[in-house]
Amino acid sequence: MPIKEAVRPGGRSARVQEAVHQAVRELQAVKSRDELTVPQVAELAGVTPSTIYRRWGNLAELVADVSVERMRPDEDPVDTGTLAGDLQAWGEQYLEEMTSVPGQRALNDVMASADNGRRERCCRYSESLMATLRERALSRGEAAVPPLERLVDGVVAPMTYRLLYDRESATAANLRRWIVRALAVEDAD
Amino acid sequence: MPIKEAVRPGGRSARVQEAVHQAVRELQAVKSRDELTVPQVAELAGVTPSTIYRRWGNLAELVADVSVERMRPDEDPVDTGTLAGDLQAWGEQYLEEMTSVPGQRALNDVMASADNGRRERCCRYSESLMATLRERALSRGEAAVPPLERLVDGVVAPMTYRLLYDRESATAANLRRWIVRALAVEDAD
DNA sequence: GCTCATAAAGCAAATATTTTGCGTTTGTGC
DNA sequence: GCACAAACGCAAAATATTTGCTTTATGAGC
Repeated sequence: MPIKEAVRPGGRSARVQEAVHQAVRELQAVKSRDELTVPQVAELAGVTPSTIYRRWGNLAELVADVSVERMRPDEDPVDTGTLAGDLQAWGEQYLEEMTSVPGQRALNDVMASADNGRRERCCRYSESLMATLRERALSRGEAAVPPLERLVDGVVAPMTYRLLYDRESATAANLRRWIVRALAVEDAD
Repeated sequence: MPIKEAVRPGGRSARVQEAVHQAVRELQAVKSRDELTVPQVAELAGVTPSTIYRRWGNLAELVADVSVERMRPDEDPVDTGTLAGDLQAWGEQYLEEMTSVPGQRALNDVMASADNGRRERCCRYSESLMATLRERALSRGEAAVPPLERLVDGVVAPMTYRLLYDRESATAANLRRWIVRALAVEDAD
């Protein structure tokens, strides 16, 4: 049984959704963001524009929807044997993904959505990933595993901040510093 | 000599820009984001829609432009006598501003801009503010003033992350923790 | 399996918007 | 002052969006 969305899992509805998403992905590969239009997507997907407008509201929400999908982690994070290593491995891959041209566009599209539920969903991906790595470290018996919150504030937040505002500094070297610092701090408050 | 933008500082151009910005602000106070339209703004500002389209491209860029202005710090940060105090005071005010309804909208509008120069400009405000507070602390002779980069990663980044993705946790209490941690860490890398 | 109720899609006309070409106004540099 | 070019106004044309109504297909109850 495939993973389903909340739109009447059944038949036509799901088919339309898939066709529209697919059409967006194909067009995005060829056209820049502001050449993309709803009527174009509709034609390629073989649906009427009004279908798209009624379901997604406008182009911004549609592309945001597609981009959130794109950002969902598809594979389990690699196990390097240490929390620091896992964080670095995941982070480097994430940075590479998000500094790429399509990655940057996906990020922009998600941020442009008026529905902040979408943005939240997207950041939950990173947070639950942190939780996974943390559990893994605990079950290995690693010492000094920081609380989840510290991983989020110490690693995910700076990374995200750089990706959004200043991607020149979204580098693997900086990532290493964030990790070291997050794992080094012993106590506070 | 007032601060000028890069649009032919002179007369008409500047007047039009001001009229349009003003019209956007007035309409935003009354209408929700997706009731706002370019023709409406144009009428209230007393200009033709084509003027707006040619100058800003579309509504998203226009409202982003207005919002960046709105986010420019207008007054000097208060001096509390310590770096920690200054950070807390500034941060609390910033959080309050940005969790308010108009603040959230401004944030969204800026993030929705396709021009990431705009986003960058907006984050430079915070960074240069950090630099100011840091200089102030140094000239007071405070011990253990962390490098600018650590203030950005340790305080601004988590705050921004929370504001964007999970504003429930954008609180003064968390802010305090970020500050304590940023100032406490002695070394890394 | 069959029927019914209903959510979602199609279609097309009505609106609203965005784009564009061209003439006019208005700062800016000489 | 004068000439040049940038920015604006206007209006027609091209697009995109909304909306009312019809048709189709799914899921529930029998």
